[in-house]
Amino acid sequence: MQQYISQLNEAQREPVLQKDGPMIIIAGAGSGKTRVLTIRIAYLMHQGIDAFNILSLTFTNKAAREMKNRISDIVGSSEAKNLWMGTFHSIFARILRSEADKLGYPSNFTIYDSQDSLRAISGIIKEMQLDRDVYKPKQILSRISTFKNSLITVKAYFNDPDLQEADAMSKKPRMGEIYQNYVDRCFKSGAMDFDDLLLKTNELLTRFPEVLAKYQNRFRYILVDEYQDTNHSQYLIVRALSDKFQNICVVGDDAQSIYAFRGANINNILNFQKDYQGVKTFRLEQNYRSSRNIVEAANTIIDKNKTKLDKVVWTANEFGPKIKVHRSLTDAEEGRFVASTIFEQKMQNQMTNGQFAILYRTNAQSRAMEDALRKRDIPYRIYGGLSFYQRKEIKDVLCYLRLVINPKDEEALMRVINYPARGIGDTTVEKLTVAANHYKRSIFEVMQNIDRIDLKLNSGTKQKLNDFVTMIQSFQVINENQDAFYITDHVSKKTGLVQELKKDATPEGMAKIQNIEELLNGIKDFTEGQREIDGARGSLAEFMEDVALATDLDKDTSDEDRVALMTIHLAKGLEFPHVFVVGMEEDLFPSAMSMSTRSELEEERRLFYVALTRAEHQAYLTYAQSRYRWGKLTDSEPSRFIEEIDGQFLEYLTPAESNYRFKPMIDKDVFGDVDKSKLRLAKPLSTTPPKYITDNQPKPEAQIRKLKPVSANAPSGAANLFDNKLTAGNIVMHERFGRGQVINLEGVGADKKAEIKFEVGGIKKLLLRFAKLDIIG
DNA sequence: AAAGGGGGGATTTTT
DNA sequence: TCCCCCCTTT
Repeated sequence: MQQYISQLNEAQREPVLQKDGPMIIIAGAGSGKTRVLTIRIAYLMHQGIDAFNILSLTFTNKAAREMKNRISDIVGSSEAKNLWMGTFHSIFARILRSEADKLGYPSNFTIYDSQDSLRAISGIIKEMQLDRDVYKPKQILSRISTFKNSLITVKAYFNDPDLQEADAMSKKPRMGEIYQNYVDRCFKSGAMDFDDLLLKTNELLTRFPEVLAKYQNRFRYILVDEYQDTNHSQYLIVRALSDKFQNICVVGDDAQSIYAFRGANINNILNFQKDYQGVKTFRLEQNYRSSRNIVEAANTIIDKNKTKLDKVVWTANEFGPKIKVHRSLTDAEEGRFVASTIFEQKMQNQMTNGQFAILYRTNAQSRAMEDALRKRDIPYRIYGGLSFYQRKEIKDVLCYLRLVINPKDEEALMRVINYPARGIGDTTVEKLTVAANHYKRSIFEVMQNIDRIDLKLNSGTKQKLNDFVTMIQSFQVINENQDAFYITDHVSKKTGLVQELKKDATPEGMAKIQNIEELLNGIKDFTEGQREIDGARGSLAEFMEDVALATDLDKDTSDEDRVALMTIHLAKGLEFPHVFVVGMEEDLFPSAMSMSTRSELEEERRLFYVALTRAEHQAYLTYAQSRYRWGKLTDSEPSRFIEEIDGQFLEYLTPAESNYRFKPMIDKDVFGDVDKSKLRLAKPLSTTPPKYITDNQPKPEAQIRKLKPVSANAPSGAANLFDNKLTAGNIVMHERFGRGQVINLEGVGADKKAEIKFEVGGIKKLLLRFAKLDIIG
């Protein structure tokens, strides 16, 4: 143990040795906070604290797992496995399962992910016959989420005239009813959404003092990582649990608080000293991760924020290269810059793919990057976005499994009751829903009793309903004795899901089947892993317990060498030698939706701080002057954040903007999705396309479009000569597409196009001014 | 009841 | 550009 402690610097050692009482560690980026937390926990155990008495809350499951592994290395795995370590959501889901009966929930309650919640809300709005344009499901859901995270129950809502008035003012007078219906519907389904996991924990601890006492006594030492991103609900749980022993250690960095949009309250960390008596404060300010240039540049950014704790991050590392700033004309070109830079760096400095990360503000930006990387044959992995477990085909399987565990789960039932199609249509489902509401039973219960209630269903439909019930029940029987892998494999076959997918022979369809195979492999791993755990048998219930809480970050098992692509939010806590922060543009980063208030802008700035401090050695900031946004080419200005960095830390790779300012030469409404970078550089009628285009080998179609005219009276070349000669029926030869026959001609003058059916590659429309065609017959 | 086509909306971030 | 929902047709 001593050797681990002696490896720490002074500032790190102090909080490790501070055993009791409330304490806060303000940890700058890259200051070794995970290390401090790990060693602190190990040291607590070394001093005789039972692992059962330590609760450690992290921000992601992955962080928990990694920390647990590191602790195992120090104290041995048999000791470490008893630690309570995980996210708020997963830890309290576990506690709620064992205490569920007190709240009237089954212990096998379902956890609704945001998709489920949204569908439930949409359904309610439809049932209430409200206007979906006024009551936008997404908005409603996020409002309900805000309520729950602030512990505003339905009852509290109706006791608060201000809230009701606010909703009435925004033309949503029935907000409260929707909230009520949503809560009822979840309860009836035996389901909790993400926010419920925290809200119900609070309810449990408040309403049942003996339960509170039990967990207070159990968790004598509590550690909370990323405390700056806790919300009010989480804050109250921590307060309640730590109240008796006051051995609470929170770790965080106010400069890295980036989740206010989902209710995180930065004041939790700013005010921690006031919440407990005799708080000891520790600061970790030495950065071990990044070069001096990056650390100091990041400091100049965060200095712009007013709301912050007193802290100066510094480093003893070497200066390193300056931050490189690159401007490009389009998002596609930005992608090419990133890809070719990675390519060159790998060549020149023997770097691996895994040493690069591409970070962006929005998931939609990944596409341009993916395209560019693919063309360079650089392997990559995208994190986040639509997670694996939310893909349609996976979700379908999971919903059948959810029904096996909890047949009251209405969202699951609605999703699969007629998929694959089995003749149970909207009308029937409608009748079932009405009956369920009438009898105050779940839809599944109504279906079980379908022969005893008169719903004016014809016998064929009744038979289909009975078949469905029988099928689910047969799964339940099998589930009693078999493990999660067996039942999942069985379900995916017996429900016809796999056969359904096999009908689709497209690459997308094949990918779906592969995804299901991947799911099965994952479950196989899980069941085998569970066998090693005491008392677990790898059952479906064990697997389903927290799939809703699993993210892609958690199933990152492959150790393949790939470039990482992810949002900045997802990158928090990670580090890479080379980091590209792309899309450094106004309205994108900072986001157009986060510039109305100072605090929103400050959060964006913290987000930028997080992005930059992920880099160990080299950071790149790139921006494009125009990019595709919702399908349209839009112009953009460089992000203010670039200017906010002291110029001494930057190296501009592209000439100053004023010399190069691109003036659109064409009306983009007329030419649609014209790629400006090509327009500027393309010599319209050169015999070969510009070199970089051939390098990248775009699809033929794409190239045609990219070579559209610079102006309506562009110089004409050989192709132009065909204007009048070419007629439908001609056999022509094209440089790239080969032999084909003209089917049709349309347009006049410069816009004249020929529709040509090529022997290879099908029918294409070519602008005659550009198409290099030889008439051969 | 099923399937396919048309129209409208979306993009800020996630446990 | 893509995805989802609704409406139409069969």
